[in-house]
Amino acid sequence: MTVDGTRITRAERQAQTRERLVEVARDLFLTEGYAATPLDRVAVAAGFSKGAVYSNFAGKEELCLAVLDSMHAEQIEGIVEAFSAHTDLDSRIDAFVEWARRSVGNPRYTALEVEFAAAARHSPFVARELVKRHREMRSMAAGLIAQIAEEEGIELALTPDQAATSLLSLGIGMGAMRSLDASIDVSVFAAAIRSLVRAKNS
Amino acid sequence: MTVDGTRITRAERQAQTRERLVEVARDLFLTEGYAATPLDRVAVAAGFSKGAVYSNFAGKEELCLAVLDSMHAEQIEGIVEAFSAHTDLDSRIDAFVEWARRSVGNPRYTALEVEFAAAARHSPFVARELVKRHREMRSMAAGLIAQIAEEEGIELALTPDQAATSLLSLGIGMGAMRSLDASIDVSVFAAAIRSLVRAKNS
DNA sequence: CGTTTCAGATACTATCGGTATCTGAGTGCC
DNA sequence: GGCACTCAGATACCGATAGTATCTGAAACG
Repeated sequence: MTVDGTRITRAERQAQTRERLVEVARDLFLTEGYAATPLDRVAVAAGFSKGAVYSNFAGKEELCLAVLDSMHAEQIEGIVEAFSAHTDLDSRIDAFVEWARRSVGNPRYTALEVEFAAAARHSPFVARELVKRHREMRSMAAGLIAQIAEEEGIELALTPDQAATSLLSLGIGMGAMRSLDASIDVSVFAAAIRSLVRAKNS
Repeated sequence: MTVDGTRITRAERQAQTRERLVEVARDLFLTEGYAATPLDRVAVAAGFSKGAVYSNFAGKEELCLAVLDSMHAEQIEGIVEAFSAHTDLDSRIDAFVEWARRSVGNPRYTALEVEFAAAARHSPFVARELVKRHREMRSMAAGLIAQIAEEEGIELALTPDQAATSLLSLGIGMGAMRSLDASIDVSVFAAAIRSLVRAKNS
């Protein structure tokens, strides 16, 4: 009865199940799309049945929220890393653009965010949750921009919050378009960023 | 048998049916959302049954494409109007921003575009159709920007095509975010436009 | 060791897009 | 002007899928 090396408690087992479901769901949602991936497929691919999903999440939407959270955590990590690795503005922008190209620039990321946002518009709870996350990311970005502007002694053409909103919008919009049409030039993102973040007295 | 005042041919009748379906679908898709509106509801609201939809459109996606086309036509009209009503750059930007606030700025417009794009990602035909439309709008916008830059004698910080891509992305991204969170500041759009369209030697 | 609890399985329901088939009013031919 | 034909639209059905209700067996506990 004691919990020895191989035995694990029910709580631990459930945590593992939950984690595995999020992992598999993330993979399937990113490759196949949110609506195009039946819940059963997620469950079976993870080695469970639908019941496992419903005893770990309120429904498909909550599962997807958990997936987004796991993605956001990685994204924030990546951004902070990109900025803290350099000190001068140009290198920082370069690092940011390079990071954006790899992660957010991957249309699948944005496509999932956007598809889910559209699908969840009618669920007040999920809408609130998404707005909460967007605001967090926006204020984080605004803080970063303000900090950098101060460090570099730049006077921005837009307020930090406006700049953050613009950057997020631009990223979302380009990602959405690129998820349909991969031929859209990514370098536009870099050019637009430089243009937006440029100092007033350029 | 002759076609008198009240009598109409089958072709005319069908054209009316089609038009009415698009009209009603547009209204419902914009207010309720694409996925959230069952085909039956569109048909019944228009005074028909599902059969009418399927004998006028290949399916729900084609119906929505027709809806988007009717919206795009109005949008292009509005843009051209906004620009041709003024001659100096500032008034033109003002008019454009004001138009954008009313039409594209309405989150429902963008929400439908984006939701449909996400939903239709798996249909190669629809994806192609959407890309075609996007490219048309982008090249139209780029042409307009180039023309204005030349008329005003401005040297742009971005190429016309880059500027057009940025503007579209920004509009789509902001619309998508605002469809969830109406508190997002619209004035950012105007500020970003001025910043993007600003001349190199500002 | 018997009882309780609960993670996950199974069986079922409702909804919706799409298909197959039918019907009846308009159309053309004699 | 009657008659066969066409085809817009109606009706009945199918399959997929999110969600619910119920069940089961093993872990937790006295």
